[in-house]
Amino acid sequence: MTIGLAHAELIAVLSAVTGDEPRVMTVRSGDALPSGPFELGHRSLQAGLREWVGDQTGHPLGYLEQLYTFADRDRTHEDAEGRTISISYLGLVREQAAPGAGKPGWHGWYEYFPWEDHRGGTPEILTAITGRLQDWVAAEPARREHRRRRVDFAFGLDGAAWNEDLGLQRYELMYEAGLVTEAGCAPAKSFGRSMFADHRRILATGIARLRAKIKYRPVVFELMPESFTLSQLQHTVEALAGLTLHKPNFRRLIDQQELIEETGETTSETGGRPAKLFRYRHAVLEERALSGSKLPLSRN
Amino acid sequence: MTIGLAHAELIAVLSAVTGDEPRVMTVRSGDALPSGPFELGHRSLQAGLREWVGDQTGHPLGYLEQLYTFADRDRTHEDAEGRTISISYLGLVREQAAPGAGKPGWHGWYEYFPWEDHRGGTPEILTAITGRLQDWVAAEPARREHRRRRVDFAFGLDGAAWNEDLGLQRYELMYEAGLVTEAGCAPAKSFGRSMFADHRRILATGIARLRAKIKYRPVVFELMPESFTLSQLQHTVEALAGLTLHKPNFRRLIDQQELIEETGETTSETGGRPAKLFRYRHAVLEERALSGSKLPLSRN
DNA sequence: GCCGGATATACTCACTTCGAGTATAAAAGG
DNA sequence: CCTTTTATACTCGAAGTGAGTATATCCGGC
Repeated sequence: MTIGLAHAELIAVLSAVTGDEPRVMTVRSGDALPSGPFELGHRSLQAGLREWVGDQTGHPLGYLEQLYTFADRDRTHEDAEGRTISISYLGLVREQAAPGAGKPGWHGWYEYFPWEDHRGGTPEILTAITGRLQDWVAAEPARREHRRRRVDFAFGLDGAAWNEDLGLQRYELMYEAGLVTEAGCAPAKSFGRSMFADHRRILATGIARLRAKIKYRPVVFELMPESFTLSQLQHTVEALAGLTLHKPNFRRLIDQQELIEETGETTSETGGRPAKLFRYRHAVLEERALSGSKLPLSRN
Repeated sequence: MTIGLAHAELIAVLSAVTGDEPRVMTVRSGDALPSGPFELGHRSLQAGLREWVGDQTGHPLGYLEQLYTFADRDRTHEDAEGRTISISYLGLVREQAAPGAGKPGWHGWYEYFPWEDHRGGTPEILTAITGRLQDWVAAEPARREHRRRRVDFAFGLDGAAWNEDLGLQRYELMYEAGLVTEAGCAPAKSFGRSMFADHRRILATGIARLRAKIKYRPVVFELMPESFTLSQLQHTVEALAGLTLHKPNFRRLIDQQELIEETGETTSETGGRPAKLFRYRHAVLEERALSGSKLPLSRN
């Protein structure tokens, strides 16, 4: 009897922000997320992943959070002994790691999701995507209304505002509509760089989770160097959210939370007036909820 | 080679609200959460759980969401073949199910977490708990500051406000401090009814997740009958949050969201002036995020 | 040495949200 | 008929939030 027996696999979405660009650690030249079997020797899932990441990259893993567990039958690596259960994690590292034993590479988020970066205004690729989605909406009269509402909501059409947190819903809609190669779409007609199996979907899950999390928990600081300027902090948040923020309001928000303190030093590497350097106040609790912490959006 | 091989188990936190009291489905006379092996024949994890719940209770499962996956070595059911991976789910059912094949029973949340119900004001048991926690804080001088901050934050002490979402953090602190029998505490000195293995921790995870979720997604309606009064809706939310809400503001909030519509009928079963009956507008998207949807709290 | 460009920092204002309080309407029961 | 009870409706002020404007300090060029 092999009832309930299965292979256990860990998949990691490891992110860093370098040069105002959010990146993810990949293997196979950017075609897959790093993954490995969950071995018996590990103390727990988290410990197993931390150990494994430490071997792959020299850098320690700061924040680590479980994302989701998949076990659909159509997943790969299935064999006679059972099926594979994949447990995915989101991890944040402070800077781009040097290539380790497994030669991991770092690739920008928006290679895989070019429609998610709205820092330079609405990306042109979105018009092509929403056009193709309109065809999909119209294709099946019975579900048309439902599909229309889902598309409008996820992509901020018909009066709805663009919501950066809905990256997963957007990818899933595009998958359903057959706009990505993972869904069998021809490469010429697809959008964004694809990945092995469902790895791009897992990456979308991680991005969406992180975008939601930075609004109510101080996880951004896991991606920042020891000391930083307020502009650097803002650019990091903007890179993650794929949006530009209103500078005075961003500073007011950071002030109110009392999450950072001045180091006393300044840097003039930024071009204009020297900027004060700040550091994260490690005294504040990790668990601390940020009250009223929506992102100070700007409409431009 | 058995690397990566493990037993897969599903654990469910199934909740309903009956008579203004939140309940959870249990087995073993309330000592454990329902669980079962993940069988090969299941299409996916969700499908496996839905099928299994359908067999146990006659009622269909409305909302279903993954909670967390555990695989710590100190978990039970370990044997030579591998270790157990437990995937926990949160499910909402519309009303208390009749006993099925497995004779499941329903027990009130606050049997297990009596300190979490603040509808009748701050429960007296909390003073005993925080007193014992102060001892634990003082016990180890080196970690005193850190522990003090964690306790103050989780339990709303020293100026901090009580936050109903922090139920899991509160239980984990009590576990660390040895105030629950699961941590080896003597029953006479422990708080709340205990459960098998780590099931009470999983229940705390489910409660915390649901309390957080009702603020930004319309999941409450999964627990309501087809038509209901505004007071019934409010009492259900209050039961889940363990808090009393400000009636006029609650109604204003519901109005703004446009989630419900009048059925045109009224009921006079409530005692005083007849109340209008409402129904949930199924037209609105499940995915719809409620903008600015904090709970209208009242201080009394 | 002065000036303009660039970046950093600081202040103000109007609109909305949200907690809280008060007032009116409609039933049941003595 | 009046009281009790519950439902429904309106008002007010403090705080939060989006948006715009003003001042400070450095660099480089002329």
